[in-house]
Amino acid sequence: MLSRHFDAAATERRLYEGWERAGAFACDPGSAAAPYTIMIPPPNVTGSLHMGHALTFTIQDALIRWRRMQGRDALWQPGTDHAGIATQMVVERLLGEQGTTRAALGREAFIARVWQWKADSGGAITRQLRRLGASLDWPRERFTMDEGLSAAVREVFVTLYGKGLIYRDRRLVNWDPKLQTAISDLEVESREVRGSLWHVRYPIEDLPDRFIAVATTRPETMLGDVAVAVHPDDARYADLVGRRAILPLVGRRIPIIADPYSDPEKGTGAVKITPAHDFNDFAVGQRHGLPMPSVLDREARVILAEIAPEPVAGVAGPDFLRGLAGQDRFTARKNIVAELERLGLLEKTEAHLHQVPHGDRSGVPVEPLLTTQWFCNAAELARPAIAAVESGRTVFVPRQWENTFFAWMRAIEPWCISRQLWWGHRIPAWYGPDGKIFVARSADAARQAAQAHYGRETALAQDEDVLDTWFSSALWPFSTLGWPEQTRELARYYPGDVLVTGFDIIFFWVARMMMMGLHFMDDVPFRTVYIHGLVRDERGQKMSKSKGNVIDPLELIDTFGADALRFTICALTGPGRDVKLGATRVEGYRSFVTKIWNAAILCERNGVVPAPEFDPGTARLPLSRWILDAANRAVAEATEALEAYRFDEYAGACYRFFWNVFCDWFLELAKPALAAGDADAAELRRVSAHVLGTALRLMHPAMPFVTEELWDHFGYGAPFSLVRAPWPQPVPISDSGTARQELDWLIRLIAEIRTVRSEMNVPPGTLTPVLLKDPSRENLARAKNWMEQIRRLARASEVRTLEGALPKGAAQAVLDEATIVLPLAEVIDLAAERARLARERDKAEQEAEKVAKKLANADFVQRAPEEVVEENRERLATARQEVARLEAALARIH
RNA sequence: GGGUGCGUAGCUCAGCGGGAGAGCAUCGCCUUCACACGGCGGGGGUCGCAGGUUCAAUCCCUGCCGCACCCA
Repeated sequence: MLSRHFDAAATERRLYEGWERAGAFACDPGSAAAPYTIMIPPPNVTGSLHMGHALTFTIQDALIRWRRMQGRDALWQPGTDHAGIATQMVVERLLGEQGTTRAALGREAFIARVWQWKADSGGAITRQLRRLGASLDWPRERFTMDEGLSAAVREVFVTLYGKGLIYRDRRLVNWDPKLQTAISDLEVESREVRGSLWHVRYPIEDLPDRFIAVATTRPETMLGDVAVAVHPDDARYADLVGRRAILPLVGRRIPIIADPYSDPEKGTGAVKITPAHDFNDFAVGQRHGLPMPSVLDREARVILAEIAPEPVAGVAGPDFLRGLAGQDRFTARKNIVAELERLGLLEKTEAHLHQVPHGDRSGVPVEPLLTTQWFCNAAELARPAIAAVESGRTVFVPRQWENTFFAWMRAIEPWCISRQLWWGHRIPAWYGPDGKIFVARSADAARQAAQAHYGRETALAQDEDVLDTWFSSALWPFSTLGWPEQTRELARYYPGDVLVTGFDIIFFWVARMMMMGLHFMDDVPFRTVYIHGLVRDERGQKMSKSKGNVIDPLELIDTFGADALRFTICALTGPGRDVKLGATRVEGYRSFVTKIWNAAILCERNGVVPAPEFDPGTARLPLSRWILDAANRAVAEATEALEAYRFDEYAGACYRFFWNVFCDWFLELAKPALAAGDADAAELRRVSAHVLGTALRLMHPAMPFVTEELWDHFGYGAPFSLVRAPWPQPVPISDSGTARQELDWLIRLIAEIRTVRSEMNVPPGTLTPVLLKDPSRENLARAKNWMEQIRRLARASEVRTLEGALPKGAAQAVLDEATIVLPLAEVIDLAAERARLARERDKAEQEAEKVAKKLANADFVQRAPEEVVEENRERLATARQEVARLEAALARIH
């Protein structure tokens, strides 16, 4: 016996353990079935499950479970990435609590400590994914720092270096002064900051009274100014171009140049050029062959080593400058502004709201810095990736994201892949005493290369830096399958079928995996990229800790069950839409889980048991054929929805079929027959079992737990077997059209009677005869056949034709050719009934008029397609008949 | 400034050339033997605004207004 309530928590734990123990999620590389692969975008090893994860992994799980049921050899590859910066920060924080530091520990001990941390508390998310019901192939779990994946990283690095696609260069990079490492463009986020725009006067050489005012938000960088730029067309400054300005505080003479980068509309129209500390200025500096002195160090403190002060009375003095050395950039800014003011060189200060690049991990402003780093020639690697999307080898869903992909890929900058961290893949480059670089797959190989080069054993020093985490993540679609070994998994599961991710990750994931996959596997890493929205709170706000509107998916699972959360996510996931999710939504869909459970209880109590030998095609009762046909359509709808990545429609199809068709009508209509226990009951039990089994399979991808629990309990299959039960297929049902017409009529009849009763305020306890005036023979026969159901569902005492005149005080409703008459002399309010019928008649009349007007238009009749015209003619006829019958009903009232 | 998406019932959204829909909320009735996490019924919308194309526009086109996000 099913218990009265579904115990989600206990069921989820038991079933998941059972599935995992049974290896239910395992792929089968030896199978003859067509493979279906989803590579998990590996979450950070430091991460814990948030709503965004819940969304993306619910979708992935729904897809993989569905395809697995379709008989595909499904691989959902699990794992995590090593999250260089994030993990190092976590462990450093722990070290801090223990009163020690990374530096005190030394590199080797620190890395050992990180591995220890991973063993103790890393990968919490993999446990949390299990709570969500995610059917990942756990024994195949990988980690980007695994030996195999690390070998892949070295192989890729060495190969690309050999082809010149990885190289060392001295360039301006985004430097995070807090974390003391370079970061990529994508790890930088703009934040709006309330700052100031300082207008500073630069005296002009040889023109004692002239100044050029530059506007800057970063006066501390002026020490490194090498020019002042004005727009070539800017008449205000035309006479100054070619002259030199005297850089305040420093005294250096710097040229005034014409460059279109300077925007005449902005600030003063003149900008200071500091190539070593600003990306735009860097480009200007390159165009004009300017020097590029750095004036900030790796901690963003002032350094003077690269500039040469030239004292100028009243403009630049050496003492002030000396005092700045070693000052933090913000302190230096304050002091510089004060000094400029003292010298009378500060023209004005404007409040200024502007976008300032910040490190996404550290939260501090990024400092563009000239350093030597390793770069990957992304532009070159991007070319085939762009072509693959252009030619449709990889398709984005929804399609419009391809534009985002193209825009970024076509303007891609060199990818800075080195990081000044300890945790990560150490760059496989070694340096000889003369700086000669040996890039090799191992220290041994490097040593041999050095020996060959120098002609003797030579000591080498390995590059201290590690690679960007995304460098290894980019290889995930093939490195997890054993590459560079040519494994059977690699041959079988690459390329993957679909990558599921949010649009915020198109550049991180999609772009880089496309580049690497195409280069090393000569094929795209996935054929489809499904881009979903972001999870927001109920009011549409982005969830964030600072706003305090973060919802914990694990709490939702605790409260409402994983099925409710998953179904909610599916139901709310339309194409290109963010998912606005709150606890009340999940609570609402939990009702659906409960409904399923209760319907199952009803089935069980009515002796519904699986009958595998039952052939639905042999069903004889109209009710059977009707529900089997409806199930067919639900199967088709749900399948089409999943094929189109329409999770909202998939959920909707399941919901409507199970609740509004199976529960509301089929089970209610079947009750009398089931209770009677005759031959009809026997058929309806088997049909119920068939349809329930179909529904459980259909809903399993969205709600794995409650469906598996019922599947097992009813004995549709062995325990834990729903995971691999075949996806339902429509079954041939003979003459389904007739059954559909009959049941549609019955449902409309019952609904009409209910409406009239409700509108006339007939107490539910009052049973009334249902009299049919002028029914067709067919409908009269139907009414007789369904007498018992009509009695129960429409509170009827009897159903028969109306002979003779209308009884006194009767309510009426029109149903096709017939008029339904409810004798209600005791309770009826004649005036109210008249008003009600008049309202109905007016409605029908309006409809008739609207259609008539359309048909009166000669253009319409002439130019619209024939079937549309015909449809409207029919509609008009129907409406007119209804008006006539309602008029007649009104006339009959007494 | 450039780009993308969105403005349809109180809320969240579907529909996207020919009869305005769903879920939730709301209102009324009902503790009827699976389920009150329930049943039955009802009300509620000049489909952002203004033009245009068309026999026909919520749907296509243009402009405007408003909102969101991405990039600079």
